[in-house]
Amino acid sequence: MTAPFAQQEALSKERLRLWLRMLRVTRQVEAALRERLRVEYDSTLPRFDVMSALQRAPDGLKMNELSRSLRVSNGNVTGIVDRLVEDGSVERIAIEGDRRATRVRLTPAGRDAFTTMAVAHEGWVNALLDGVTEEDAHHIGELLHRLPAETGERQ
Amino acid sequence: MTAPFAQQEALSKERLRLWLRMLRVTRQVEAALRERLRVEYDSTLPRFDVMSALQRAPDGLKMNELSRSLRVSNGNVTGIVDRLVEDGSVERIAIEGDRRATRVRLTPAGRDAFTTMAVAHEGWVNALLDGVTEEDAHHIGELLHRLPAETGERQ
DNA sequence: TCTTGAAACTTTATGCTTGAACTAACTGTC
DNA sequence: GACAGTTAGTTCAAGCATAAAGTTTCAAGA
Repeated sequence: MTAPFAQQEALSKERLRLWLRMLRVTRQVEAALRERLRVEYDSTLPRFDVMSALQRAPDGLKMNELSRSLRVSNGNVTGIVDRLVEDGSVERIAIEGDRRATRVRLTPAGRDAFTTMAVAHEGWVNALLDGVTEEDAHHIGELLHRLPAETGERQ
Repeated sequence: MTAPFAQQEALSKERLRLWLRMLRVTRQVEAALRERLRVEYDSTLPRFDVMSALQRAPDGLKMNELSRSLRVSNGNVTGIVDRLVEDGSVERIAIEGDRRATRVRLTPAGRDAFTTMAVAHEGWVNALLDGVTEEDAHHIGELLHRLPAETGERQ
């Protein structure tokens, strides 16, 4: 038995409101983080994300794996990695047996830089989410975990 | 009395986890919405946002007000409005008494287009947030409302 | 071996986004 | 009226993001 129309309407509106609010908050937090990364480490969120993914893979990742794990397009990762290579945080390593692919790995300098940034990053997030208790975090985390619906590819 | 160190550490990690999850979900939902707008209406999320803001202001908004209400940079709005003007959804109107400023307003065509898209948009969000009950929405909405901390400029 | 198709990347065109520099116009105050 | 400072907007350079097209390499079957 489905809910009455009026009730579905109300739920739909409520979800829209929630979505807009989520969007506002994430954008605000993202903006704050981006600003800090820029000012304090002359870096960016996408660079940070790439380095973060690489840090968890001591042997590096293929471009492929990188873009899939970050859920961004292939071409996008090419550019970000280019810039990371340029400033020495990351290196491209040939894969023997497959000349199409390359492995991307943090350099020691890149690893150091990331470690520093990661500590700061956690502190910023912790401060920005000041109003969130451990219970809140758990509860919302649970809900978010099963969202969004129907997009498949849950990870 | 402050909480013990270990407990604060745990809370910090939990908040970081929550943030990463929020980021993942919003990006996923955003990507889905962007894709739909592109395929079905040959439009984009930023254009939609601008039109949405304008729709609530029958007399239009100054570029200034627009960028403040969307929380994006001035220069950014210039470009988006340029493109909206190009395809006839929006018009720039001189303000008498101040030749620096212009008022931006939806054209009738733009208003129609937006109405159509807005209905579809609500439907998409409703479907994407399928797992969210009205209580969930309320609860999370409440929490999000007081986030993020310390950034001032609440809305 | 040849060739067909897939896979791994890069390139390109377009658009969004920011911060910073710039132009033009307005608002005092002397 | 001149001018200093502010306000409104645009322009610019750089980077991020996507989709689509292109290149090189690999794998497998005829």
